Amino acid sequence: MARVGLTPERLVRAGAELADEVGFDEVTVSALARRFDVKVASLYSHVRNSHDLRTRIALLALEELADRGAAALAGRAGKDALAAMANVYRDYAREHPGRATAARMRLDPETAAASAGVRHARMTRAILRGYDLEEPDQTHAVRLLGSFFHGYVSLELGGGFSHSLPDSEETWTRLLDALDALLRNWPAPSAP
Amino acid sequence: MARVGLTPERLVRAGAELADEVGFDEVTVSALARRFDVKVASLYSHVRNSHDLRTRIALLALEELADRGAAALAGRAGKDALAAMANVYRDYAREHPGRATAARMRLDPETAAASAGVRHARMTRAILRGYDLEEPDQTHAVRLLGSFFHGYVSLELGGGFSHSLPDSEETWTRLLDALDALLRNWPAPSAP
DNA sequence: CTGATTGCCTAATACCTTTAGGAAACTCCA
DNA sequence: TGGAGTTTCCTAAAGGTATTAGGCAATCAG
Repeated sequence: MARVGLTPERLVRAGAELADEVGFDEVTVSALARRFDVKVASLYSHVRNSHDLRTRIALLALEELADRGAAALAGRAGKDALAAMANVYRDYAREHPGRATAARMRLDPETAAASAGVRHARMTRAILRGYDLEEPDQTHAVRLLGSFFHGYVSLELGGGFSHSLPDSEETWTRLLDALDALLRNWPAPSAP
Repeated sequence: MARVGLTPERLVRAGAELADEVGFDEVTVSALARRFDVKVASLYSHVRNSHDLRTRIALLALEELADRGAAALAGRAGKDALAAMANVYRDYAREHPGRATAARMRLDPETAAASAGVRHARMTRAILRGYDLEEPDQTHAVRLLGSFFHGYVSLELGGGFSHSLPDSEETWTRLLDALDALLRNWPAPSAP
């Protein structure tokens, strides 16, 4: 009955790797147990249940993403910062598709509030300091960027842009140009 | 052994309703069988398997969405058309959250090519005729709008905007203003 | 009315999830 | 160093979902 040395951390890390290999949807307690060559029930001492496992993988991904974002943002401002952050999201999704999917998992409000998601929001606001936006426009812009990054990465990962021209690379740089331009020339509300 | 009158269409329609009630992830062959008060195996004459069922629900949602879009776009142009289409997506997601999630399901390329997804792309291009965009910028813009709608609806449905001010309604109208302004003043590529 | 077809059923297999309780492997202190 | 206590992993078991094979009854065509 040799002990393998399971810990929640090791399980979550292995679960994240599994997600990148076979897709987040295929991450299952059973598959994880197989990976450690251990019986399924053994995992339940370290992880509450399947949902808990998946949530923890999501939290890990959000942390990693926030760390990369913080590093990328250091010393940058304006469009430089915008592009750096955007590329962090996109590159992470390409390197770690399973984790990236996990990061988009819906979290219940308390979990979300305690997650690295709040760092993400802070970083986005930091980027927007390079543009001239008062509240509530700054919040609108945060939501715009969040929606766009989320959506673009989802669609690209799902293959939405892969079988048509121009290639996704070009669209990406041009859309960052466009968002930068929009943030610099944020429009006043239209007449109601 | 009374016959219930199952057909693929009825199953898919009931599956869509089930998705709206309990979430697309909870749509399962078993749950659907329960809903018809029929044994699980009976569904397999009408639907290939679970994945097939879910795919068909996604296709139904894409159709419905395209129909609504076509109706909303009739007789509109420019920002009017943009806002109409955008609201179709958002309203549909609020009325039919399960279907809307289904519509964002990843489809394999052949299925996607045969789906109403192509109508969506055509409609988006039709909207962009109200703006002055040449290729490849038009394609970039299609992808921008697709990403934004997809992302915003996901985040809003996931409760991302619900516990903070300003409320999502205001952000939505302001972001449509912003996208309209961006499309009218599409920037030239930045210096490489 | 009868023969063919179709529709739903029983039965069986194979996963995955989760809980309860047991035994071996560590830990740590006397 | 030698237990006592805790921790870690295991066996066992129950319940849910997915899927296939094969059967009988309801329906339909002629």
